[in-house]
Amino acid sequence: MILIKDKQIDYFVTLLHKASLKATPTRIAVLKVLEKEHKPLSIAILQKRIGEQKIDTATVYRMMQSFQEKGIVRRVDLRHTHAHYELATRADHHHITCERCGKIEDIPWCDLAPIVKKALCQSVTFTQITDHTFELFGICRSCADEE
Amino acid sequence: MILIKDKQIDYFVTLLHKASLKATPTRIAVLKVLEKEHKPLSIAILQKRIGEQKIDTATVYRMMQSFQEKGIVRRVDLRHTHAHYELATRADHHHITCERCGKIEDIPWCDLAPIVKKALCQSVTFTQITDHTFELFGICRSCADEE
DNA sequence: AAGTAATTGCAAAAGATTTGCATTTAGAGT
DNA sequence: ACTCTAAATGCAAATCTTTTGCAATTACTT
Ligand SMILES: [Mn+2]
Ligand SMILES: [Mn+2]
Ligand SMILES: [Zn+2]
Ligand SMILES: [Zn+2]
Repeated sequence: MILIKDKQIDYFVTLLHKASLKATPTRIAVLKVLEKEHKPLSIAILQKRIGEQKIDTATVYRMMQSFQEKGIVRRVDLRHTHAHYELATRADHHHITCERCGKIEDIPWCDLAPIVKKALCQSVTFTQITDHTFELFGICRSCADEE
Repeated sequence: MILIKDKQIDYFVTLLHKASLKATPTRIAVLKVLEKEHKPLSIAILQKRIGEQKIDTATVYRMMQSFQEKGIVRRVDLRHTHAHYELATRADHHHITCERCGKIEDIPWCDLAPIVKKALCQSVTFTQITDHTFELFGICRSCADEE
């Protein structure tokens, strides 16, 4: 039997090890989904997308927790009543979400550095800024056409 | 007995009527708290701050819902497991939140218009952008000193 | 002053997240 | 390859957050 190496899996294993996390099948499966879907996913959707090897909800929550601490995922708030997560391995980027249908489009860049810097300079209380969120909301073409 | 008119209450009554909402004591009380605290509040805190005339949780949720639709409040996501709300009567502005202690500082301006415009221009799917969120996270001075 | 739709409170349901504990397992060390 | 251990998982229960149905109340129109 020939063992075929999977480039993607190798990458994830390394990613996890660098973060001093064990490379479990569960984690690899979750990372695959996040990579493939390429947009912020809720815990529930994440779980559904994995299919086969059912993963317990508590496990997914704990995973997102530790992934977040290690900088592997990023939490995204889309004004739903639950959090969404996406891979943080991609460069800093943002999204536009449709207020009607929930469609998400990528904004593949981030021009916020100067603004973040300005905010930090003016701040009395803060000595460092570690992170930022920036989300746009609007109406997508197909929802606009419906009216 | 002399009736003394309260400027602030008058203002809130007008605000509500303009939005075709009834000016109830409950709503006035909530608006007063939001005005006074001057920062994004969770439903639970909002309820506590009102003190005296206990307001039911469902009522507060429904209120935030309609206030949001009418543009009276704005929802703010601070990566807690619940939403925060603040008055939308203030000009567009943003916040820095301490990741350790949760302290919130105001950024009393918004320079994002050009970036929002650029995003809309480049977008394939969206014809209009109605709203945006921008939140900074960092470590505040006192939390930094503790280490 | 009366009439009505909007608002509220209460109780229950639904949804989201966290926790405790027993069991399993990845990976370090041999 | 085998052993050992801390880390990770599943399951059940607890907790926290948000929504809903319904009956009673109330702000405002006429
Ligand atoms: Mn969602
Ligand atoms: Mn909070
Ligand atoms: Zn950015
Ligand atoms: Zn802004």
